[in-house]
Amino acid sequence: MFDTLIRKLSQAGGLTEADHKTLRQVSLRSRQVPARRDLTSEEDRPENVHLVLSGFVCRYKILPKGQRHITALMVPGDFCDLHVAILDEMDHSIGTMTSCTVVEISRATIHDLTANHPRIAHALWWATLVDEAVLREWLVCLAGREASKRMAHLFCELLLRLSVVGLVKDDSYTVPFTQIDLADMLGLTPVHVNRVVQHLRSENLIVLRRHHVQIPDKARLMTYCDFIPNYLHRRPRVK
Amino acid sequence: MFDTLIRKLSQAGGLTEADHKTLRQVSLRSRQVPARRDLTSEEDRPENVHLVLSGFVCRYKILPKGQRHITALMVPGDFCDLHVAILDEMDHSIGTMTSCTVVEISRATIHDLTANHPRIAHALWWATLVDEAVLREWLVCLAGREASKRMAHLFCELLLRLSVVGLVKDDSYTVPFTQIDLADMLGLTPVHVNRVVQHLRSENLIVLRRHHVQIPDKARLMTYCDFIPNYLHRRPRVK
DNA sequence: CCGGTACTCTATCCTATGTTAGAGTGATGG
DNA sequence: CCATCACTCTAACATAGGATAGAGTACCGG
Repeated sequence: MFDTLIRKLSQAGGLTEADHKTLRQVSLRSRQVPARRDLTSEEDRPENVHLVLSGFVCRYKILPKGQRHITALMVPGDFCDLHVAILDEMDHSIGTMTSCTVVEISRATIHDLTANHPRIAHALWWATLVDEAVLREWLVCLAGREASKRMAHLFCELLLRLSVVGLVKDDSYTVPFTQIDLADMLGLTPVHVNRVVQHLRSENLIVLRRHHVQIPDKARLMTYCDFIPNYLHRRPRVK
Repeated sequence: MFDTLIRKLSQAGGLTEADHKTLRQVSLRSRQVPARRDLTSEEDRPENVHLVLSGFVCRYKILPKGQRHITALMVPGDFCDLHVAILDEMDHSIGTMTSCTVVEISRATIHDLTANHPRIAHALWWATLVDEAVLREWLVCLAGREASKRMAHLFCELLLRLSVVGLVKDDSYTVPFTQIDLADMLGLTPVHVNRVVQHLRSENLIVLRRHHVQIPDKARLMTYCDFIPNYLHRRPRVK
């Protein structure tokens, strides 16, 4: 499944066969990382960029009071920290949520890719911008939607993002989150997350049990939370 | 003051004299835009990227219920929408808050810059990543801080960002926001924004009157809202 | 100088979400 | 098989912030 990366970057359009080869080259050396471990932490100056091949990774910040906030989720095919190649210092940490397979790519390699492979450079650029678009949507969600729609929105987003990499079957998929993780993503307390989960269950909008998400009626769920997928910038399948 | 751009991009490090020349070339044709006008709107496929030379611009989304949320603020020296050069479709709008001077740069020019001027490409890359870092901080703020700290944090951020482009004098600066704008940025109601403004005033943390912000004690304000400026990725002045 | 418009401010009441605390439940390892 | 641990769920109470509605104030154009 090393082609996860290629499948993803192809969405940016216009990669050649040669580019594919280069990317395969780059993602040869993968490595297993256990769950709940930091890949890089704040104020590090790490030397490698990470790419997720399997598992879930999150980007988070710890506030002074010790409160953790998760600002992004990385699923297979996503880069964790392209920043590292450009900015000097991390302003947040990145940790695995599950046991993961990741590829480590050195800054040097990224610089080489961007300097000598214009199509790949473009695709990487594209990937960052999509990440930013997602971040923006999360911001809007937090600012303007009530808790239960926020959660519904998150599960809609994951449905689409995971299906791109083949991790959705029959509108259901597996996530590693505890309710505490959800709280840290949605800016809620665990207690309230629980209330919301109950509520969505009772409305039969989402069935969440033991790390497994089942969506009985996709369309209804999307309507419920005004989910508009344009921000994910998915491309039409073919092409 | 066309050098605003150069001053800003220089922070990414390593621009040569030739790069400066190229940038000056690019930002020659500027244009005046009145206040409260969209530069690009959602679902457009605009042909130009905008760079702010003077004035305030914001990036915003309108939720289905008509509620506006501002996800970013662009001040002189900032790009509004580098996305446009890469992504196909806007997922949000960009509008002026004041009358502004902007430079329009075509997609083609951006592509040329990134293909043929590696240091500039790097600097543009850098600028986007800083924007993303700011967005992330806004997210954390919304999720984890109470209203008054959120507002304090915003004014701390502006203090630093505006001082980079020489718009701060004696810890005070001018912003064009109404309390309604603030509400749209902070995810609050205008009524509550007013309460918070009163409160910060009464604590002598921020004096906000008629679009003018005065910060009596910078250090105290930063402590108050746990402001940690690392996310702005400012570089040491010289170099 | 007047009227309109847009913004600020106040007051009252209401609700979503936070807080604390503790009781269920299910997996895991020795 | 038991003890432990981590997670889920409940309940009672507290509060930050929302909603509505209207009065005060400043600015702007004619």
